[in-house]
Amino acid sequence: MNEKIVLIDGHSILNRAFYGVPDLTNSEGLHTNAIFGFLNILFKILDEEKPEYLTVTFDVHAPTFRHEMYADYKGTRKPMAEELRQQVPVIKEVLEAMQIEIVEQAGLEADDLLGTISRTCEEKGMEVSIISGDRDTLQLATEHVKIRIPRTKQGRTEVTDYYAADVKEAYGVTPTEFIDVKALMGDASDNIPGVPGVGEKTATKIIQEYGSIENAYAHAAEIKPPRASKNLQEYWDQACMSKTLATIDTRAEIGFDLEQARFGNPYTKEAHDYFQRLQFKNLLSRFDVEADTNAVEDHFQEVTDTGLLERIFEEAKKSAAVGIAVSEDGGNVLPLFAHASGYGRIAVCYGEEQIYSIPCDMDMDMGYLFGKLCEVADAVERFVMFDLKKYLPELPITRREHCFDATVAAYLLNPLKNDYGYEDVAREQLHLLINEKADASMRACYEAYTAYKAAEPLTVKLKSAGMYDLFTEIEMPLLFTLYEMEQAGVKIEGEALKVYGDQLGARILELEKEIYELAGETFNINSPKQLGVVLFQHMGLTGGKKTKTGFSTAADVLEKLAPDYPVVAKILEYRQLAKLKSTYADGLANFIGSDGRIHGKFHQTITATGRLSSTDPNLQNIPIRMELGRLIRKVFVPKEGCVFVDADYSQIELRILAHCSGDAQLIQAYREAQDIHRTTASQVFHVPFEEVTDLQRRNAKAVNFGIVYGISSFGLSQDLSITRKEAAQYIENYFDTYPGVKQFLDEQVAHAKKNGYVVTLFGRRRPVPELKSSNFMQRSFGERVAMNAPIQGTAADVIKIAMIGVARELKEKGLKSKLILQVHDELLIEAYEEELEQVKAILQEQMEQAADLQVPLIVDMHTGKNWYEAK
DNA sequence: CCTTTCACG
DNA sequence: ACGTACGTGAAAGGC
Repeated sequence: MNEKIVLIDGHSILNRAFYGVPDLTNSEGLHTNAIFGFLNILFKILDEEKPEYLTVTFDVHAPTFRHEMYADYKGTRKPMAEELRQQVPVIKEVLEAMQIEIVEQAGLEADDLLGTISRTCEEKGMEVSIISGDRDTLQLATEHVKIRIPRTKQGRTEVTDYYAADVKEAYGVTPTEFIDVKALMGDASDNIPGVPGVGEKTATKIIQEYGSIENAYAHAAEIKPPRASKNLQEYWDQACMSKTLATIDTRAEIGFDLEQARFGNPYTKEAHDYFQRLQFKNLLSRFDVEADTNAVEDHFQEVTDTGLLERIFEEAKKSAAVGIAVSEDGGNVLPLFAHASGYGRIAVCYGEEQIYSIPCDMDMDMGYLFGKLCEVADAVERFVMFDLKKYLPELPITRREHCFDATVAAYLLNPLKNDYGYEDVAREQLHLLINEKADASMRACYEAYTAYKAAEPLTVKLKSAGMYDLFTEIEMPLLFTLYEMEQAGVKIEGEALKVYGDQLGARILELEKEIYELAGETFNINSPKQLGVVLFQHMGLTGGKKTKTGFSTAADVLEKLAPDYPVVAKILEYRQLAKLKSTYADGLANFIGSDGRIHGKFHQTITATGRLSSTDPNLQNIPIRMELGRLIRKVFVPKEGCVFVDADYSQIELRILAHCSGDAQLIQAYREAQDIHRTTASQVFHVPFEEVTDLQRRNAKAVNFGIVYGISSFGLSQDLSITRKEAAQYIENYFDTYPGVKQFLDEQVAHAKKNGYVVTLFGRRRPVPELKSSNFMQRSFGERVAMNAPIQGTAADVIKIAMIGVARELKEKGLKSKLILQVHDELLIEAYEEELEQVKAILQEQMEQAADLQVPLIVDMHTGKNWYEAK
């Protein structure tokens, strides 16, 4: 294997990282997101490539960035954002600390440095990888020079690789011809004029045909679009100049010493210090060197003495606040003492110097320790834990109002994160970095300490964000309601589910045979890749669409083909049945517990908008739209002596929109209990109410949905299979009809742009960082999010309030009936037959009174002996 | 581990 | 010109 060098286009990658990674700041207030993103890409590349040599190039004194992402308008150059500018010298220092060679040379652009180094190395017989966000570098690709372009997609970094052949495949031209294409089309962000009237399409076509601008010029007379032909001749000088500008210099005079670039050990003490200062916790784990210890560790104490333990619990009870952690790792505890729960240790903290880790043993088993914790919980003012719901089975706490779940609090403060572990909270609220080397005992202490210590700053921040009431009055009480729902579970007719699955299986086998017959070959129908090849290559079907990796075989594509090709119709049916069997019939069966019930989990800290989510299994996406799928609901049954009562809000999101926007028309329509879609159709299509056709009503319904999603003409046109123009007209008519709605939606976007977040009726915040993006697509997404989140989020708030109310009323009235499921706008209760009327009254009352809106909240309710009947 | 597809509100 | 509707989770295939 040849030796390998990795060349990194420093500014370009830093730039990508800056816009791809959400804003990060260390405790000194230094922005670190670009550095963090850069290092992540660097490590990813290093892990993949394991090169012998590594060099990072920078432009010297780059006054501006010229990357296309910066050029909002043609020909303009934005100065570098201050938040980015301040990170440039830091990344250089970090790289230096990591003993990584940096090359910069006055008067030379990074491209020329990359080009020259890569040419030099290739000529020495080396393999070269160039990491750049700038597609201009594609011209450098050869058989031995690979251009790697990272894209940051939803926090993940993906790298696309281009050897010369890949450039040809992606752009239809060779890397060398790529220069000529650019010379013709120009590049506004690089101040390359190109030839007027020649865009990417035309330029590529010309170069594909003639290979170079020179040859094209020689055959100018025969060039296809007359405009291009004329302009190429008229602007020939400009084209030549453009080509010079577009050509990366691979023979620049630079002082490059390969040995200087040899890649050694980047994990130096100096680098470690930088990473610590920048608070890159995850990256720190790459260092073997000893981390500095936090002073607080001096007060960590492992407790094995029963007498001391008693004193600790007594003191804890007298404290205002305690932080608790529960851990699975009990250290050396003999399996004999292990608790059925799987936990082996707790930690308790009730002061700066009172931090105790307690492994269970013979005298202090987990049952005993949990019992003591409960006493503490009921005695103190504030009982703080992370992920409290998880531990409630072992902690039957009675004074719930004293509980504080730091995970939930951290979620409210930023619902966009993926997790809310104590390490993150310690870093963000306490500026405390957890020692990577800490053992189970110390980690438990850290967690308990963080819980104890972070409750205050979390409270302060919740209050100043106007979310403290949301936290104490909705989220914390809901936590217990969700726990009770999980405990209750839902009964499943296991036998019936199996029969259903077997029937699906039989039909799937038939379809499989028929499909193979029609296709003339056997293949894995479940593989979109294989399916695409069979349909669109072997069978030669036309009308297929693209995805990144091949042919799209999504339902909407196949549905268009189904009328013409029997095999496609069969594939669609196969897909539907395979989904039902794998995900629902077989999938659900795996979750039936020994009590014959499924105890799915409800998650409170997942969604960006405040909705719940459901896993293990997901009980919020049980089929209903198609009859065959809907039949699954027959296996969801109430226990002996019970019936199901299912209640769902009628159009809760549109009603919330009516209330929040204050639109007079919409409010009136709901107060008069009008058919809202018909009313909308009548107004939008300018027809009398009575004459609205079914199609018009359907279309109006789509418009109403679109409004809630943050409408765009493109999205609506897609949904209704109409032109964008028509969709835009519908939207315009809609906004003419409901001007208050238009104003409200505009206000949400404006608020989000100004403040960085939007707010629900109950104060819940949804940050919208996408609005700051210089990328059009991301910004548009941000606008839709800003319009949707207050509505979806308020609906989530409302049903949460209703859930708490329903659970409370059931309990207060001494009823045995239980709330068992929530599906966003729907609640399901397993009701004892003798309690049925009371249950219905409670559901109706609590759901409809959950929020006091300018329009009525209407609840539709059904009962049945299974979920199918109750909907 | 990521992508595609598809189930729900 | 850009290429999407908002919010989720699970299964399967394939790198």
